[in-house]
Amino acid sequence: MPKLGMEPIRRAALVKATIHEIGAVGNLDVTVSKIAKRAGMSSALAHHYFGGKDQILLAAMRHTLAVYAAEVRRALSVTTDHHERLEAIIRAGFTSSNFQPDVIAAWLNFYVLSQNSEEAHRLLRIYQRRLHSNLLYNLRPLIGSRANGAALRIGGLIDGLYMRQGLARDRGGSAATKHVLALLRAELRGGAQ
Amino acid sequence: MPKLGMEPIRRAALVKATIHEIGAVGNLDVTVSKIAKRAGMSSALAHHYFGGKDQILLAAMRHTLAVYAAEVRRALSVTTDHHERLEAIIRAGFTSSNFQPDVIAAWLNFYVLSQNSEEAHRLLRIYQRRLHSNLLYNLRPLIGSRANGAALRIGGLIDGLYMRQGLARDRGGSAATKHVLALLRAELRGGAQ
DNA sequence: TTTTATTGATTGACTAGTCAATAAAGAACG
DNA sequence: CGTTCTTTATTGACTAGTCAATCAATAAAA
Repeated sequence: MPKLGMEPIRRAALVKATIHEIGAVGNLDVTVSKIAKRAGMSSALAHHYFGGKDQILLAAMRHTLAVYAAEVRRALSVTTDHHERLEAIIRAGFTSSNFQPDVIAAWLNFYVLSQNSEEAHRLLRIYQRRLHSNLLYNLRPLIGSRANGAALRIGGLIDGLYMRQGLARDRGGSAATKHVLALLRAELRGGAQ
Repeated sequence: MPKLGMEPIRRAALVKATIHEIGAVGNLDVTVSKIAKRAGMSSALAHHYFGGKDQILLAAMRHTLAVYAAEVRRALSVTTDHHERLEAIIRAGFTSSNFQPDVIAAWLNFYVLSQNSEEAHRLLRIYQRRLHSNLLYNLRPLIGSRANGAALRIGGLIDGLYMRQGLARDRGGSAATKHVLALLRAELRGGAQ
């Protein structure tokens, strides 16, 4: 009973199921069949809409990045000065939508995927560049020429603590935010050089 | 023509080949056959010595961690005070033996493996705990109660920058050391509260 | 003759991707 | 309005390929 206009619904369901499946399995050896079953359809339909497994994974990655980007925009929208903006950027990475075990596991696996897939590599670079330039833009007025190094360190610490959270199976989370904010304070005080 | 005492030689060759193969393939979907071929033997022999693919991967992981641990020990052995020790620990992670593309790719994949394998998880925790306690032990005399947070941030930044290097395909490397040392300076100056 | 080293061949399981077939929703048409 | 045609949705069954693991067989050392 073909209800028309199913494509966007199916695609969204598959993307969501993919992230859950990666979280459940722990790596990218997820099967199209399992993803499709989790999304309530046959594997043939998944192939029909996405063409292949690679494209399903990339769609899941794009979605994850988009969720993160939206979170950052939302956090930035209520800020008024550079300092607030910096805190908002830092906090955005550790919100509940980005900090669930499934999502963290997916991120980690996207890093691995980027070693094989040119497109995944490109997407990850976009994320990193955007994070860097967001930080840089708001640090520059505060600490001038030291901004670039500071942005690199803050971005690196965000990634590092985020990844560590993927390893730690416990639920307790937001200590990470605290530590990146502490680094921000140190940088603003003239930490490096 | 069975020359006796081949076991340790074969095992070492397989471990080395595994790391190269992970670097070449980019993920843990390396096949036992390919690893064995790279190490100059049949896949049956690899199974004979290791029992299964999982154990080959774990052996490669143990080896990678052991190389890192040895590097740290070596660097620490020529230090005289806490500050030198801290610098040595930071530098050890970014030496050439740890900073080759194959090895970085392997580390990244071991993080993923640790989501499936209890043993991989255990090994990674040992690495992190040792890094943390090494840093903590040498920070405490210098900054007292702030040492724990500082150690977490420095460790997190090491991991973050190391992982980022896995993504960046260019060869240029040791900027990472510089940035972690800059964070160390900031922490010693009283960066975080 | 027992132990160690070694491999070619095979098995058994799994999986990405294809395809033909089914069915309903709308469009075109007289 | 009813009929035919096209498009969209959907799946079970199948293909072709891969790979981990096993095993029986070979051979040299002890």
